Amino acid sequence: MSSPRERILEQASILFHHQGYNSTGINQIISEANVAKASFYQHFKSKDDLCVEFLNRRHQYWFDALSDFTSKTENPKERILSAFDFIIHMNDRENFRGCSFLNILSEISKEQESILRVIQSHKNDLRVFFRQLVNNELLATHIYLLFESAIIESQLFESNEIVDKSKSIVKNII
Amino acid sequence: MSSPRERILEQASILFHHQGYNSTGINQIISEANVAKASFYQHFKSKDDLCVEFLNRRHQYWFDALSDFTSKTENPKERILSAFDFIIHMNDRENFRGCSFLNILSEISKEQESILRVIQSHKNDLRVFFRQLVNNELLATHIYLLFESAIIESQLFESNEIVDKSKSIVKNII
DNA sequence: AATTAAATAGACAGACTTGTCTGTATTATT
DNA sequence: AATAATACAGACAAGTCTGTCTATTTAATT
Repeated sequence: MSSPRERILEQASILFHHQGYNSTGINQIISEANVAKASFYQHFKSKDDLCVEFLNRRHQYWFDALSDFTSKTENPKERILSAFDFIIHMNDRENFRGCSFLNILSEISKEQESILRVIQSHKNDLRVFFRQLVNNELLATHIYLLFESAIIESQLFESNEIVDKSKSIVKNII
Repeated sequence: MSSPRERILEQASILFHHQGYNSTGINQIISEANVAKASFYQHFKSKDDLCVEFLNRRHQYWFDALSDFTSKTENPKERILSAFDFIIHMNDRENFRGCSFLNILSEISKEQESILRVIQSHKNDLRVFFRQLVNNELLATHIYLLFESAIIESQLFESNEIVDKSKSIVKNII
């Protein structure tokens, strides 16, 4: 069995992503991770601290998965379009739970700056991802915005229909 | 002074919008609305029930404000562009708190269906709003998606820069 | 084998949550 | 003026929350 710290992060990933941040308590996390509470506070100084760590991990995991998924083709335009297939892929895997970063954004207050910064930097990286594929500032932003709303709208309506629509819109503008 | 029910809804609007749904308790609402707890439960059978009522009100308020704001011009294309100015207007008024509907979407679970339905129907209406202005299904969706992400990204970065960018993107596609 | 480090269980504090309840006071209607 | 409806204050239940603490056990290192 993996280390307590690892088990905490694993369970937090599952629970934060499926139930939301505020609706998931430390007690549930440690109980399902089979870790004592004192051990939890040995590794994380607060719940917000765990949240930051979770988001950092999620960032790594998500970008690795995106890179993997989109690098099946060499053509930059094909890669952009496959990024939208990646949304569908993730929706299937995660039951339309949307973007962890945007979900948590809606839950935090202005005081939780350290969490906000991780979210901002994640989205910045996503924007850079598209910019590297189109080499045109405004077009990259355009695609980025459509990508973002494709995630959210598919979460809202629990359907990939809008992702396909976004994809064909993008096909027309690149 | 207005009725207890009215005062509850007023305070709930302010608090849900500024602190989020899960972070706002019944006790705070009734305390700031100067209403007894028994009175609260005479008008609303649960917190979720209040949430539905709040969203219905917000829907009305928000659409009235949008209609008002965009109807200063007759030209449909001008109206679409002014809808993006409306985002800036609301961001200024509400300190980049984003969309109440999408914020609450991130906070609820799959069980809270009545809340989800109100959110879905609000967004459907927004889509119809654009479709009435462009009379082209795919283009309307395109604008709708850019509008949605303009709200979210300006919330995330607490800046209207991305709204202006969205606006110029829309200018080029209509 | 002895020492140090890490993990355990779980009690506890203090504050919060939603929702129910009792009893009283105010207001509106007949 | 008497009745009925509404609102009031606030205790209470039963649970949640984060975070601290003690005391014990397991594991790793010297």
